[in-house]
Amino acid sequence: MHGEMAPGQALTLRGIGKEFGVSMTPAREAVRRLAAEGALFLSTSGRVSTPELTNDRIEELAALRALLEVELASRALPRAHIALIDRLQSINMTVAEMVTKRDAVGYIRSNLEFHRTLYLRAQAPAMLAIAETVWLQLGPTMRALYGRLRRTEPPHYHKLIIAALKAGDEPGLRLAVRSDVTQGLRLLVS
Amino acid sequence: MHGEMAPGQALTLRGIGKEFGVSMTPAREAVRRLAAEGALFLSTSGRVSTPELTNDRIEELAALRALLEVELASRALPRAHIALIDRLQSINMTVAEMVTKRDAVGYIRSNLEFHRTLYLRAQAPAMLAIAETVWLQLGPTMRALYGRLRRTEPPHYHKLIIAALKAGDEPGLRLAVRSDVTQGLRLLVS
DNA sequence: CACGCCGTTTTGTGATCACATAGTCGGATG
DNA sequence: CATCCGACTATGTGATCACAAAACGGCGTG
Repeated sequence: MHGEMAPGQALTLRGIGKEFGVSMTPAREAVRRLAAEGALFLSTSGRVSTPELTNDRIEELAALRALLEVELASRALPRAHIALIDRLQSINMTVAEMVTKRDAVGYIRSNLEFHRTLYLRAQAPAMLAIAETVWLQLGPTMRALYGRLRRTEPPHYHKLIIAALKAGDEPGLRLAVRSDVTQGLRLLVS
Repeated sequence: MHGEMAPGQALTLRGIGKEFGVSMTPAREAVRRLAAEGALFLSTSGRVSTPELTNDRIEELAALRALLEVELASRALPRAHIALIDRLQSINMTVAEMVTKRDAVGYIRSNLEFHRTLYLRAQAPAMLAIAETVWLQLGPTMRALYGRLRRTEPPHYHKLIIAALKAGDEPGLRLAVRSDVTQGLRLLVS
């Protein structure tokens, strides 16, 4: 999810088991679960690797993010009090820090934490879970993107999101979230 | 997915294995995968059962269905030619037949086939996959609903969907799909 | 030098087992 | 008669193993 693995990276059950000090059995279960969520790709012969997404798939996942996260943000809006907004601003500082440090994994992690913190207020666990599986699918690919980007701007749309939350501006919030989610992934389609 | 199992029905790995003539290992993998998709519930002690959904969860899943399926239908619309519409009408006759036969499982199965046939045209596999995991989560609960219903009406909204497809009427299609998806599940919230 | 073939190694699959724990049923006690 | 306790059973977990198939590498051949 955080882009620690490159797209197409191969994994073996024995390797995973050794890495975490367990046998093949728990490694297999974890792999199957992640594959069920689309986070890992299982070849026809059972080989495991992170997925290499096509442009079509990336666009589709971006559309899904927009669809789900706009709804989540909208549901969170009436419950977003000042303590939450403060917390979002604090996380946003970490995001900006990661950008200046050119830390791709740290950037993705803190960026997703920003979104998750907001969406948790939506009281919609099933929806949030699905959004997270989408993040999971995009993880390796997002890393490949942000690693390529030379020029990295501070999280502009995050500020718009916070402003819309403060103002209780639902249309503005929806637009800001959609833009934030779509922006980065638009660059990804090469 | 088709409501063949009641909500809260318990399962055992050994029982599943025996039922399908395999050992515990493949049964475990299947269960873990379905649990990852939300189709099965794993208690803290690892016990397996179908989920018993709360009203809040049902409402959330209904909202998800509306969100996803409206989008899928909308994407399918420009590609919906006459052959597809014919096929939908044919499936719809099966749906009506199941209604008159009071066959809950057959109704759910053919109803979902109607939706899936339409959404396949959307060329959005990730979105369709997510919609299907939502169906999976609702399966046992839907059965409980349709089993309770005495008065069963023919699929009114399906006809609206077909009419909107024929007319190329996107707003009408979106409304019809949303209504169709929401209608049944509204009754479910007791 | 490139291509293909064959033997070796790696890897996933499914079965089985020992173990710990949770669930269950029965009996004893108040 | 209800409740609680204890033994027994059922169940999931993780490890290990044998096997088959796929991937890999080196060798020989054209």
